[in-house]
Amino acid sequence: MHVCEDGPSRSGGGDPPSPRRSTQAERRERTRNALLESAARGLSRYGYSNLVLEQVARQAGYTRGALYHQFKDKQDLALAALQWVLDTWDQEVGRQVEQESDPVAALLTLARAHTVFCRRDIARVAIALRLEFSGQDHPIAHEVEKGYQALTGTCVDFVEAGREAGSIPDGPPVRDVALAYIGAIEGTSIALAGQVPQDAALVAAAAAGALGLDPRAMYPSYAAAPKETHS
Amino acid sequence: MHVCEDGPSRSGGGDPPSPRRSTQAERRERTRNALLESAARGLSRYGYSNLVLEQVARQAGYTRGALYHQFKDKQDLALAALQWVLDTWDQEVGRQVEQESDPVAALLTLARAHTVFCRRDIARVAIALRLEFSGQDHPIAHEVEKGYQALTGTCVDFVEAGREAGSIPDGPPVRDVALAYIGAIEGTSIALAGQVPQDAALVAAAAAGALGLDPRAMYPSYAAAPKETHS
DNA sequence: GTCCTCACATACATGCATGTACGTATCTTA
DNA sequence: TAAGATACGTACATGCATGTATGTGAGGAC
Repeated sequence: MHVCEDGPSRSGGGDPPSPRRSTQAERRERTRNALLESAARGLSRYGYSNLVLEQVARQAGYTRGALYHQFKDKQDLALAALQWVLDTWDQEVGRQVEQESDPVAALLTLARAHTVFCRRDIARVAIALRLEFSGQDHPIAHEVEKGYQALTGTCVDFVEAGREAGSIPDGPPVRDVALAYIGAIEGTSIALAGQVPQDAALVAAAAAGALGLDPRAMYPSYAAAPKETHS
Repeated sequence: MHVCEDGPSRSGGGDPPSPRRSTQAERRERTRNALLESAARGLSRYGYSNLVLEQVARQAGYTRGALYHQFKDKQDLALAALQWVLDTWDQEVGRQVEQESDPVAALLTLARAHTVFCRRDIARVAIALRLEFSGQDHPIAHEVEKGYQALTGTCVDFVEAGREAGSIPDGPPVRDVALAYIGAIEGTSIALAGQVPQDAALVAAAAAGALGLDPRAMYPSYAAAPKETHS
C-alpha cells in the first residue's frame, strides 16, 4: 500500500488525467478490507452456513448494503475472504520458508510460522471451509483444494529433497508423509491455539514425528532430557 | 442387543402375557439406529447447519415424520448422534487402549485404533461440531467439550505415567503435550483418510513426535525400507 | 454551482428448512 | 374382533437469512 494520507492537494503545474489521489477508491478499499477481515473471522468461528452477513457487516461497522455493493453474493465474499487469508499466509509464513535453504529447516520453519499465524482468529478459515465443502462440486471447495494442493506440492518437494540429502529417513510414500506432516501441523495448531509459549515447539515436534525425525532434537525444551539413545 | 431374528412363532403351550418378542420396541430401535447412523454421516460430511433433515431421513429409508417422532428436534438428533459416535469410539478404540499396561503403548495403540476408526465416514463428527459450536453457550458445544475433556484427561494421565516411568522425556507441561498429541492424531487421521495401508503408522509417528519420542522406533516401515521402486 | 457517479443505508421479496398438526397403517391388549 | 396405542407419512405454518430494489448523501468532472 503506497499511500500516505488523505488531503492530497497536488495542485502543481502540468497534470494530465492524474487523479490527485483517488479518495473514492481509497475509501472503497478500506471498507473492503474491513469487510474481508470480519468475514474471515466469522468463517473461522462459525463456518460458512452459520455466517450471517448482517453480523459480518455490523462487526466491520457497516450494513449489508455496503457488503452487497462490494461483493456479488455470500459465496463471492467467502471466496474473497479465503483469498485474503491465503495471501496473508503467503506473506507471513511463505516468506520465511523461502529464506531457508535446507529442506528440513524449511519444513520446521513452516510449522513454527504457521503456529504463530494461527494465534489469530483467522486461522481456522481453511479447515472450516474444507470440512463444510469437501467432496462437493462447489467453487469454494475447488478454491480450498487448490490452496491445499499448492501447499502439498511444496511439502512434497521438501520431503523429497530431504530424503535425497539424507536428512529425512526413508519410509512411506513421499506424498503420504507430506499429507501427514500437514495434517499434524493443522491439528496441533488448532488444538494448542492460545498456549502461546509452548505451541510452536510442540507443533514442530509433531511435524518432525510425521517426517520420521527425532523431535527432541528440535527445540531446547527437551534438551535437558536424558539422552535416551535408541537401540 | 440380545435379539436373534424375526419370525418368532413361539406357538408352544402355556404362554402367559409373555410378549413373544417386543416387535414394536424392536422396530423403533431399528429405525432409531438407522436415523442415527445417517445423521452421523451427514454431520461428518456437511456439519450441523448444512445438515438437512429431509436428506437424513431419506438416506435412512424414512421421512422427516419418523425422525420427529423419535427426536424432539434437530438439536436432539445431533446430540444423540454425537453420543452414538462416542459410544462406538469407546467400544472400538477405548476397549483396545484399556488392555495396554504400558502408558506409551496405550497412547500409540490409541493413535492407531483411532486411525482405523476414522476410516469410516463417521469420523469427522466431533471436529465438525467443535468447529461449528466451540466458544458458544450451546448444549452441543458442552457435550462435545465434555467428550474432549474426558479424552484429554485420559491422555494427561498416560503422559504423566510415561514420564514417571521414564519412557516419555521431560519437556513442556503435561497438559500441553496431551493436547498436542490429540491434535496431531486428529489432524493426521483426517488428512490421511483413505490412505489405508500407511495411515496408522504415520498417525502414530506424528503422535510420537508430539510426545517427544523417536518416531522411527514405532513402525517397521521405517526399519526396513530398502525396496521402494520410487519413480 | 450543476450534474453525474459512487459508496452506502433502508425496505421489500423470495426461498428454504424447520417444526407442528393431522391422517393412516400396523401392532397390542382385551 | 374391537378398541386403543404406536410408528410413520403428509400437509401446512413459521422464521430467518439471503438477495434485490430503491433511496440518500458525499466525492469528482465540467
